[in-house]
Amino acid sequence: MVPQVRPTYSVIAKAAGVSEATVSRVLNGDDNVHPDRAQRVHEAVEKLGYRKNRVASALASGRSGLIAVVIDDDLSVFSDPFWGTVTSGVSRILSENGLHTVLMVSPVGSVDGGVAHYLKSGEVDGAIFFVLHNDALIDNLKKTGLPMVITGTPHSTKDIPFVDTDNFGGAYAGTKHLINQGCKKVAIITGDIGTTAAKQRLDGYLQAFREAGHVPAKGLICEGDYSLASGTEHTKKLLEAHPDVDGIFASNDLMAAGAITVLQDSGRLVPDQVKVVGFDDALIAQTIRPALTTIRQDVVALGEAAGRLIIAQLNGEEVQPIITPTELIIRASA
Amino acid sequence: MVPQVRPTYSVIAKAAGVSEATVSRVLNGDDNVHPDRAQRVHEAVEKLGYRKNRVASALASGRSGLIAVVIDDDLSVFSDPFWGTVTSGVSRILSENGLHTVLMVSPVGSVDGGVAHYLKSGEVDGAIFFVLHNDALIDNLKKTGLPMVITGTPHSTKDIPFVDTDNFGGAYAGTKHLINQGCKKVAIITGDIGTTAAKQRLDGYLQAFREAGHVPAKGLICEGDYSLASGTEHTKKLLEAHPDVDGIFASNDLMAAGAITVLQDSGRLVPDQVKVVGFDDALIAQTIRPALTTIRQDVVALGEAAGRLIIAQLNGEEVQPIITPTELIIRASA
DNA sequence: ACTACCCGCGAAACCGCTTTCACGAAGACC
DNA sequence: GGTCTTCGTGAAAGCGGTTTCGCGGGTAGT
Repeated sequence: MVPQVRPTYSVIAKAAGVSEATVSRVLNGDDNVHPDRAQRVHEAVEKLGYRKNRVASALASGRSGLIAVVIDDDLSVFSDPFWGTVTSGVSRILSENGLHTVLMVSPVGSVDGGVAHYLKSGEVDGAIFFVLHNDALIDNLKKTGLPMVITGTPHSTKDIPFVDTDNFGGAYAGTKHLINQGCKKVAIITGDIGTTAAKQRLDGYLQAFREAGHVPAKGLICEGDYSLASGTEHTKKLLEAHPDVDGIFASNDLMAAGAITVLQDSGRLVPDQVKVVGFDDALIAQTIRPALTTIRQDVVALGEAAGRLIIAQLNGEEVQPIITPTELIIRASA
Repeated sequence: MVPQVRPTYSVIAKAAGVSEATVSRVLNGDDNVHPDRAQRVHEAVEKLGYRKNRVASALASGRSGLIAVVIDDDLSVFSDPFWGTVTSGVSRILSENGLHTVLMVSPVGSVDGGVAHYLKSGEVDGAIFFVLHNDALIDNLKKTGLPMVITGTPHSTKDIPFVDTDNFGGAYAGTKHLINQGCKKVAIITGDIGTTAAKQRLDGYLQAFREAGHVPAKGLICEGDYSLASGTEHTKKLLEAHPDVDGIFASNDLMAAGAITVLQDSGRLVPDQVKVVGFDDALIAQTIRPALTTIRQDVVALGEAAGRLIIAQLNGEEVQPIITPTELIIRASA
């Protein structure tokens, strides 16, 4: 049984016959210590089951070993499994590197709000932002030198490192697939066009669309907002304006699901008459009938990339944005 | 502009003309301080934009202000939106109380593993467990006096505070609804019967079933495992053994979705010939056709309850388990 | 052999806050 | 008026690490 009270440097030092300073050096990987003594310290640590008190360590060194994951929103966003999965990835990478994830789910508010203060307080060594409504905060924080990573391409790049899915490439591949399957008239239902992801997916669609020699017809581009309702609504309008549409690329699976139900309600067969491709490979892609052909994002990888980018910054490395690849998953709908 | 270096007690004390001890007392709500001096301290704090260094505070007081949320699993679990939502609730309550959420998504492993050590290290003031495969760990931690809360009813209650949804009541209400709608032969597809939630839901079903004067027929109780596949599979078997089944209570929405697709594939009309009730009110309940009648859990409330239970323990209060209510959401499937 | 470095190491200051302890003043009691 | 409490307060000792500083001895250069 390990003793109740945890040993401190003082007892380790005594047991190893060295000074506390030396214990600290050994435990922090300073190699200017004679191997024999280092060995003795390691043995003492092992034997006494010593574990460093991270709080004391944080106070003395100014490094807390904590990375904040900030979701600038109230509860709603985090109920999206997407972010939970990203967080898993972040958390795994961080803990592999001896860091811990502090979760902050709350509206970030002003530059002077609680979250902002917390981030500035030096209690965390870095911050990863998920959903961001507040560019001013980032600018402000950047001045403090806090390592940061943004998930999703920021509007104003401003050399803050970010990670993102290959939205353009994914949308391009999805649209291309529709065209390859023989679709002549392919529409897109975009996400909330205020987001960069939605824009990039639209761009990917347009690229494939033009490459195929199609002319962008008015009304084939429907501005949705990622919600199921917007999927159904825009599909209805689309069918009125272009009854002969034969392919729909939806910027997420939820809207694709909405599209499919409307198509079916209108008596059209999916995929025989109209083919549908989604984006995300969410659960619903597998449960809906017909199962949805979609663009899979590697969400865990996205989180891991964010974690790695923070760690690289902590190590003083120069970092570049990371774009994670997507994959076309062919199911029944296209 | 607030100065670069953050002020410390020493400067606040000087500015207010009191000792650091008094500053500490004021800032920690010790009322044995003359109001005038307290006032002066508050003014100095305000004027200098002082914010307490939580790390130093943690070291001196032994309270870190951190609560661990432990998910004893690798990445898969957290991709379930359920846990993300619970976490949101936890996080909100904690931050309202000046605490922060440290997320640990990893297999907890042995009593001697990394997570266990971390929890024992005193770096967190409490722990909330989500998915738990390791009872031994809890027992072991209990000895350390660490405040803990388990989400979901533990198998061996052992007076560890827990929070849970009213599984029994929900299942009872769902089954009762089927019976009230005229179903004569109601089957259940249970969740993974190794979980207490699945057992409780089964018990709720049985209670309603018996109250209606029905006799438990062999084969009406199908042991699923919460997966979509188990929903489809068991429904197929069920239809073979009991082609005249007219109601299915599924222990979650995913299995209910599976059941509905199988029923439809078999040519049966839902809800006209067979009625289906799910559990959770997950997203899929709204997107599937017919929309699913289900038992809604207040997931955020569950998280909040967990947070409150931790805080109560921190305050030295005696705590009782909290069971959050469920609600029958009537849609089209029953 | 003599000064000039470098290396390994311990003493001690320090990180910023909390808390114990003791002391003086003021109020209570007889 | 003298003794006993109570109350408000500051000095100072931690909390458990990290880091600077300087010392002694060995190596190198001449």
